[in-house]
Amino acid sequence: MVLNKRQNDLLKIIVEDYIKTARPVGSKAICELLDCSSATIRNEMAYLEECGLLEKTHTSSGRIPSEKGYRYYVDNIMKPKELTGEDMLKLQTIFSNNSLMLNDTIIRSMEIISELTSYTAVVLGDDSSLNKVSKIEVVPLDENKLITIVITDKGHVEHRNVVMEKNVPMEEIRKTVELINNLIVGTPIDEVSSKLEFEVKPIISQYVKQHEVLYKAFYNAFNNFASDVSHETPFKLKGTSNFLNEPEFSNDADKIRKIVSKFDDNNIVSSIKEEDSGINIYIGSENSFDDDVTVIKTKYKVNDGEGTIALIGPKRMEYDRVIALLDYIKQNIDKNS
Amino acid sequence: MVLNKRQNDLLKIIVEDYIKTARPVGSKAICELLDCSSATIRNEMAYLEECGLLEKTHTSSGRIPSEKGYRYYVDNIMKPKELTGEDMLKLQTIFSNNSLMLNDTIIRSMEIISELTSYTAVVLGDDSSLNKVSKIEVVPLDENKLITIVITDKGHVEHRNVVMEKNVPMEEIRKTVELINNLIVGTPIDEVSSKLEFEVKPIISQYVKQHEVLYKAFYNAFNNFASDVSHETPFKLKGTSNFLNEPEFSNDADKIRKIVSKFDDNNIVSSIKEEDSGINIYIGSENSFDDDVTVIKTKYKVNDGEGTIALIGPKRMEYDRVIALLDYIKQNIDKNS
DNA sequence: ACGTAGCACTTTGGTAAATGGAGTGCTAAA
DNA sequence: TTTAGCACTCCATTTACCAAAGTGCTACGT
Repeated sequence: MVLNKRQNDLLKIIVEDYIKTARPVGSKAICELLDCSSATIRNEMAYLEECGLLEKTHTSSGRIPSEKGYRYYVDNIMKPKELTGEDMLKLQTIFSNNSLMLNDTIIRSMEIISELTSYTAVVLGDDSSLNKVSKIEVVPLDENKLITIVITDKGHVEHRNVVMEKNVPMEEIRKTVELINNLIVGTPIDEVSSKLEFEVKPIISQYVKQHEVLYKAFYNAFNNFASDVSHETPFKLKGTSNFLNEPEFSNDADKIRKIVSKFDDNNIVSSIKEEDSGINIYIGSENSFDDDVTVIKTKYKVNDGEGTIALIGPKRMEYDRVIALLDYIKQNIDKNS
Repeated sequence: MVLNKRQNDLLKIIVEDYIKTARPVGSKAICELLDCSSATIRNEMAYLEECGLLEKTHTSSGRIPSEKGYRYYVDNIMKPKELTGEDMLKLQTIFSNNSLMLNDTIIRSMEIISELTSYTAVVLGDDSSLNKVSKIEVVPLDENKLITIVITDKGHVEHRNVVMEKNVPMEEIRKTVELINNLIVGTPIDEVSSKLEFEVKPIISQYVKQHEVLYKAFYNAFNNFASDVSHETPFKLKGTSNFLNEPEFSNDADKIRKIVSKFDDNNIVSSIKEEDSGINIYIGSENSFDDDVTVIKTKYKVNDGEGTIALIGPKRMEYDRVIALLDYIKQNIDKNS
């Protein structure tokens, strides 16, 4: 499929106009821009429709871009936009605030982007289930309560409160922790609970008097690390509602419900999986979140792990601006890590 | 305002019917139930409307309860319902699962309630800014990265990754931590950063060589505890979308938007503040969340802190059932803590 | 004094018809 | 290859209309 210059220009005009107004674009409005008559435009439009790049909402309506049309626009027509001074300024104040941890900086800056664009921002933390245990700490709180803290090699920290059925002398606890530390360090976090069961349990029961109650306490604590999904891949959502102001949703209660439900589910995590390290754009059915939206996302790496940031918006997203914004954040993350 | 028996019965019937059907209740449907003619019912209805307990949606519609009507119903008419076997069974399986931490049990059981009722569940953790520091741990990750972990007297754990600009010998770090521990333990968490500035800084700079870089690292870490709202009062939301299926919202895109926006804001935390320890019901304008909803909430206390659980639903909430459900959870929390 | 039958009146909600406007496709001419 | 012109299509909005549901009020009976 090859487009000549005029067809290219026409597609650009239609996509950008539709992105701006959310209304089907008619031939008349375009004549002046391309310096020819509406009939000519109509002919070209018909051709673009034949190519699958445009669609009509009904037989005599103006044209709107098809999914393929957006894709063509993004791949071949659009040029990433320069960030406006205003946008940049807002983000700059976040990144230049040294008292924020990088992680918080990322979350905060995605919040800003969400406000700026009125799309929904998603920040997916790293998947700690692949991390390996690097240290276990135990802090006694009072007679029969402990806090167990697990630190992984990538700096991920998990903790659990443990209530023991009986009081156990500190010395016993210390010994147990030492044993566990020796055996568990280096184990991927999602294998810990089975390793506890089959390797640690036999040994503890040999060396420790109150092994029953202690083992149970630790087992419960660790068992949780694996099963608690929300801790495995922490994520932040911001701006769920901005979204709903987009005209294509604003009057359609069913669509709103459908999309809000999807945000409500924790499946976002799985539908926003990261891929290669560039900025990836998934338009409509290309993403596994919802056919009516575009997901644009990118991976980032920081000293202590990696993650994904994403924006979810309507298919008629301001692609050029969003790419510039994400790119800016990505660069700043790299610089700061 | 005093109601005779028939008026009382009538209000009960109207409220419960409206809760069930979401449709204005007409006089004819009631005659059989109260064994009198529709005209009589209409007279009584007019009286209840005069009292402010009922409303009409238009001049010739049936009646719906007013806010005051719901309030009267809840205070004077409704009897808390027995839990059905089915509801109880579902919750029982959560509470009898010993491998879950109590905290997770609470969250899980509120999720169940959300599914059962199709209202939105909120779990507010305890406000750790009032906790006092009970211990500070530091785990070195590699040459210039540390993890600082702060444990409070109520078992709350916070942690931050710290990147130091230069490498600092372990011995220096150890000494610093010891000093900080001595000075900070017992300090409320939201006062830590000022105490660091004015009491700890002078002392560190005396005893520790690389005090500049170390102080900065710790200061940044602690400064965050106070400023990061989401960590201060952690909360979980479940079932935002269930809500939207209620008939009074289902066709009103504006209302949906309005309420979803409120869930999106973190203001929920402030609008769901706990009060006394019973089960509190806030109907419509009585709550600070939204005039179109009822918020029903209760405080719970557990070994390592306290929190609030709440349900947000339409004003025509199944009050009797919801109260029974919350009460059941509350009792189980008390039993298990 | 209370209850009720009857009736006129109001509002809603749904369906049908009428109308204007925006936009297309096609044809024929430049 | 472009364009003017025209017939046609579909949408959106307005208007009209009707049945259903329900009310308030009046007048009558006990």
